Amino acid sequence: MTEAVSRPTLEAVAARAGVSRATVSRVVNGGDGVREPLAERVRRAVEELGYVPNQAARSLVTRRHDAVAVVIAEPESRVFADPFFALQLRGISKELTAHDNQLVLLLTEGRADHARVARYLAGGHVDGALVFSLHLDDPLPGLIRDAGVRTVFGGRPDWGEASGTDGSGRAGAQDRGVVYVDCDNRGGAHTAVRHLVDLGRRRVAHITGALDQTSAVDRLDGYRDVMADVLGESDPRLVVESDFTPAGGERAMRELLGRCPDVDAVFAANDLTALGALRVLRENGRRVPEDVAVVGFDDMVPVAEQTDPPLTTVRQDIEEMGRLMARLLLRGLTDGRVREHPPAGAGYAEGAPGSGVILPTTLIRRASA
Amino acid sequence: MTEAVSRPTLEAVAARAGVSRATVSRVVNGGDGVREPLAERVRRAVEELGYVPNQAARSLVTRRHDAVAVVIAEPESRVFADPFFALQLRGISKELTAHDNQLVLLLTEGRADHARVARYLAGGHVDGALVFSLHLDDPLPGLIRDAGVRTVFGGRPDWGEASGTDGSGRAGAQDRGVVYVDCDNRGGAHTAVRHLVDLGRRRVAHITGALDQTSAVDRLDGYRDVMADVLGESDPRLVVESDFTPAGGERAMRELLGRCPDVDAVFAANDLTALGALRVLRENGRRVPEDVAVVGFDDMVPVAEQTDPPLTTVRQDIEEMGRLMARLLLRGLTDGRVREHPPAGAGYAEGAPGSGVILPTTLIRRASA
DNA sequence: TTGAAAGCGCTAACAA
DNA sequence: TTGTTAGCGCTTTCAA
Repeated sequence: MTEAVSRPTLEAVAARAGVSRATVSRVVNGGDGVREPLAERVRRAVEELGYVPNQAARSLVTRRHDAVAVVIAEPESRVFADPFFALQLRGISKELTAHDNQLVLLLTEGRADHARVARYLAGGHVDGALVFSLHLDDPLPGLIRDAGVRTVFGGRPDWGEASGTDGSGRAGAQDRGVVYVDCDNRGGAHTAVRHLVDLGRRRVAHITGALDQTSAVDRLDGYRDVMADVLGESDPRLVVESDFTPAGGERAMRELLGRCPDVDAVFAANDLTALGALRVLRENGRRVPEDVAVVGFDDMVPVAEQTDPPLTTVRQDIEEMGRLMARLLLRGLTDGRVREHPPAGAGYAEGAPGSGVILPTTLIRRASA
Repeated sequence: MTEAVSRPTLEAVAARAGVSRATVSRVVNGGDGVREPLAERVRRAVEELGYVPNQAARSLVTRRHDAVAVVIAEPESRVFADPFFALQLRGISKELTAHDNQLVLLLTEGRADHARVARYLAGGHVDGALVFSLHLDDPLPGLIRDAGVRTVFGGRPDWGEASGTDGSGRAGAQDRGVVYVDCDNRGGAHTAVRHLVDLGRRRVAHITGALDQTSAVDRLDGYRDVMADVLGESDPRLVVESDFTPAGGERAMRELLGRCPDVDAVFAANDLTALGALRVLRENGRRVPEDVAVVGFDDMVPVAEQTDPPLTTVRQDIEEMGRLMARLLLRGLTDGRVREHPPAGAGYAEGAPGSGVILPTTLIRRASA
């Protein structure tokens, strides 16, 4: 068996360049304070030997890993049925790459995996974590905070402040130092429903998302805002609970047609739901948008553009959300004076303790409303 | 500013338990050869202190990382337009998790990222890599092999042996030691087309995928196999090149209807393509399956079940492919006598040098054919 | 500006 | 069975 060729070390480079290890280290890490001719000699040696620093050795002393964990709780396979996370991942990846950080992906399938993830994060393998907390009762966010890892959440966690206007939520000691990125679910819903109302529709229904997710709750709130505004009070039968899936959308639409045959518009919690609703409307001979106008949410382009008719929907920039999450985390990592185990209650970054960043949404008009 | 609380070390645990570091290390790593009462004392100390091993220190000496890179080249955004990779990632994640390995995700956007990825892999940060090589001219696979990292490919790389029956391909020194997992693209296509022929169709067209990917080429080959078999020679006008997207499917279908108005069946390279084709057929008043039967490939359930009519398609178990890739890599890692820089030409695992694992496909009959 | 030397926390010979 | 000891490859004072 051929001898395993071991990678060149700092030592080897130093020997080749005729300098000390310290000097090589300096050059490799930016090269400040090394005279040019020497630095050049070192660089050549690095090149010739194909030297790549051993990250483990480096981490051992610096306590940095240049790696960030992305935690995606995936109790339902729905998560992967739409390209939502893929897009977000792409945004995250771009940003991390630009800052020479690696992306460690932690997918969880259920409770059993929570402990594993918590242990991993507590183990100090990564400099921080980006966490998608999908469900209101998810214990993961809590576990992660206890692990003392710098974290940015994707989507408003349920123990964050209440969405939008009212500040009544059970916000307390809990949400200090919590950072999250979300789109303006409530505002987007508001725009969508407002659009339907402006079209002259008065029997505007809402098919909700899974109400154990803040995004669904916030969209419902946005719907209610407008209905209360415009019509004084909204008919509760116009709201049907669903789950963000096409099948759920179908079911809800059927129920809706049964309950309120006079419905003249539907705001669906997302595009997939709208897809199901459109199908049922067609089955029942309702024309879209003439008889019933439909608006979705997300602007999953491959879906929204392909429906019949093409879907009017609320666009959110998913990739940008990912990017932003990464940027916030990285910034926090750099700013932080104390890198690990931040003292309880320590703010995230000056000026933004416990803050959420909300990205805007835009209405994309196509043919369905 | 509160003092940063540093994590307890082996040393601390040893002190607390009143034993040596070596003993603690033994217990932490399986506990062989430590008498029970002592081991118990150590375990309690670990528990009390909340000790978690420092992976960097461990890697430094063991040269293992318990981490695997997943490289996804993503020159086109199409990659994320369907849930293909998400599913594969899930399978990979499950398998890695089961073996206590972490998943480091490397997404590449183009040439610029190749060097970065190659450097990372060569840097010995991970024990192995799972690589999705999408395009025939992709330099990445070559770079990765040069990096001397144990690798399993997802999808047959173009320098692997030719698919299926004929062995004429330009296989050479290149493909020694190459391991990949793929589904039986050629066989699946064969089944699909055979099914159409058995239905009595004779003017069976094929809308190809992007022909710079082996999967598209193999499916085309499968189509040709049957056509040659059944009809002696196939009409080349029945083959239209496309790109795996719905829009591409539409375009291709239009061209096809123009060229061969008598077409009575279509085998689309994937479900998304079939989706586009169905739409154009409907626009043109062709009934499916009465006038034109349609078969897809992939069985992306959310797509195939929602088409009108529901799509008959060739199913491949995408998640299982991911699982299998991970399993093969992990096995190779364990078997390998030489962990890093395997000598050039060294087989992967005994009995499977340069081998590909092909997963079976099944025809899922729905209404479209 | 450069080098010498002391670890970072852990594993793995080797001794006892 | 347990402990002692020598590094793994790197960064970082501290002296020169």
